[in-house]
Amino acid sequence: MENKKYYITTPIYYPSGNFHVGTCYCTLMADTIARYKRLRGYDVFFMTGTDEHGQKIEEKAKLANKTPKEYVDEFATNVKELWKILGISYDKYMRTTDEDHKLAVQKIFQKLYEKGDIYLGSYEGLYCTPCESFWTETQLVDGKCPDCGREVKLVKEESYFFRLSKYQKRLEEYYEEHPEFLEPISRKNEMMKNFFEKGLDDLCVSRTSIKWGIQVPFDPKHVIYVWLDALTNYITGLGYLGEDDHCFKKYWPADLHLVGKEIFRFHSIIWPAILMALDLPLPKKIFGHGWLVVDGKKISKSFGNYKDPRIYIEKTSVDHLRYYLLREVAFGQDGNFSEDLFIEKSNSDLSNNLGNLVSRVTAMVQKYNNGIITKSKNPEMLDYDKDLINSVSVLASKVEGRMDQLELNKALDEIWEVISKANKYIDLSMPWILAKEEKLERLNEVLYNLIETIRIIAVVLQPFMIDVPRKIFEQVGVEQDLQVWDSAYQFGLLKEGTKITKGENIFPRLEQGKELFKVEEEKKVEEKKEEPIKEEYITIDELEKIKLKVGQIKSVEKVEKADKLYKLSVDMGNEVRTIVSGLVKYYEPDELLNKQVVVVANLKPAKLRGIESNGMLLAAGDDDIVKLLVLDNNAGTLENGTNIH
RNA sequence: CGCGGGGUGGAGCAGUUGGCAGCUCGUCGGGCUCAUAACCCGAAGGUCGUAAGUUCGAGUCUUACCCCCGCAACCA
Repeated sequence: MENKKYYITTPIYYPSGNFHVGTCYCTLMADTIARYKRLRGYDVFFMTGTDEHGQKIEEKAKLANKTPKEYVDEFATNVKELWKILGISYDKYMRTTDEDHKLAVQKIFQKLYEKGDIYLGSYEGLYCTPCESFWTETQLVDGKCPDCGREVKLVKEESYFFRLSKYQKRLEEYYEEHPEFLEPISRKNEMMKNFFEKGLDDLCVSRTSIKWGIQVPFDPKHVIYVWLDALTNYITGLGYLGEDDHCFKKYWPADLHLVGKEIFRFHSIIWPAILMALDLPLPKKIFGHGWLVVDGKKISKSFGNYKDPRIYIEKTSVDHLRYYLLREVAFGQDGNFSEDLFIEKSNSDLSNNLGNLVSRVTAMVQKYNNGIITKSKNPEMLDYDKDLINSVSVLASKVEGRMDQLELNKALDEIWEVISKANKYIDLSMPWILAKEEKLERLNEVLYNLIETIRIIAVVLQPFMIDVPRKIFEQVGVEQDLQVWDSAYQFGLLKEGTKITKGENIFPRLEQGKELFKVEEEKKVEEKKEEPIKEEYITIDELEKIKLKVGQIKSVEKVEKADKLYKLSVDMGNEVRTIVSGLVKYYEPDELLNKQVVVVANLKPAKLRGIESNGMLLAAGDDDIVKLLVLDNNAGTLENGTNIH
């Protein structure tokens, strides 16, 4: 019994945006694995949470007129609610603003400092004072600030560093010796190529410019910067260096860190190095899963392919959403989410195949045998009987094989293969004929085989779905002891005399077409209106400072080596200015030519890709759609250079 | 030549170490009536992005090129 613990984590999410189906996927995957391990008898600890410090949160909170603490509290409450709806069975919800976490992080910092793995250095960078930004040499344009084009100074900001470089060799050796440590391999290769070949630099782990975070214990003007704060959650959440560390002793090292591919490198380089510095064992596996893209595009709030995942659950069920996400995303790869596909998959796999199977079988037992399961005294065991029974008997171990490889989608493939076989079996055995001809022995045999198949399907479905296995057990009258995982290994455990209760359809068919989710979309728009962004007022004098003028675009050319930039010459009446603008994605050159647009005339000139830009065009939009503000020339023509008030 | 992923029947995808090109959905034809207009059987449909090469044989290996998508850079 010893050594059967399993510690699994998701990343702690950063509360700077909303959660979407993609975010759900990672947590869902972890939840499914956790449920699976529990069913297999492991003592599971499943942790998820939120990463709640940093400058961005400070800004976000300010924008929402809240203190950072209020902001993250609200966010955490929201996330927990979502996880509840999704049936996420976490054992601990970790927050980096938890007191014990803060204390532990400070102790870790202290420990590493005393050990010499953290040292006070200076962040030497090229600093542009007006822009308050650091730049690397490669970012500079002609040796000057890429933002404003002014001289940059070599500035030293005091900062603590973690000796990451010291661990490069040990890390590389570790990867060599533990090929299963990083998965999938393709991501490992990508990472090695990108970072190790260039060599690791020491890591800046404190900032003096940030306030919202954990202070360096012996140097309060410094705040601990993300890495040591966020990554260490995996151990502080277990009580490492805390008052009660029995969980840490019991569960560390983690068996699996599940992370998105975008943060895979931090987890595969920085995190193991920190653990090495702390003389702690490394996690057994770090898995970088793929992303969920919506209709082939990355999920973005603004383009309408962002939706609150709750909508899908409201309109269908948790199990619909869980099934789709888990089945659609292939091992380590990106998956596609589209509403059409979601409905289609739900109807064909869930309603037609599984739901209907349960429905037709329970109906037959009801109709032909008053709802009582009877075992046949002299089973005939035809070829197709044997075939079905064999497939069902090995189903659990097949699913195990897939799960142990984290191939959740393939585990579901295995289950659905059996479901399909069961449907075929009905056509081959034709129970309605047996009933008509009163071959009751054979009829009982067939019905028993079907019910037992359904029982085992429900057992192995438990990690993936929340309500459906339970509903099936209820309908089929399966008792507790035949719901456990091990009971799926053996075909024929279901007792004679078990009473079937035909219930409602477990997966009603969904309406085809987008209408299903459309109502909610309109609601979304209303919701948006409800939260006006509170901005600080400016005075009329401040507004006066901005000089807006009419300008006409006279020429357009694309800037070399910059994907997004056009170099425009704009007629301002008394002068022609060069303005560089990132409009490539949104406008063809021809579309821009001769348009009269609104120009911010007194904007500080800036150098972009080496070209000086004098002014800025006003435009509305976001990442996906950008529209220039253009003069309405149907209402009469204005001179170039006209002031705008 | 910044890094990486991908281009396979109408759609979405599998294709392990090179050996007759598969799955799901859709379409068409048939069967069945226990069931949620469900289920079962069969058929049509692909020169596997392009070109060249290695090989007895390439979706699978090599090279060049084209296109899409992320990241990075860049959006005053």
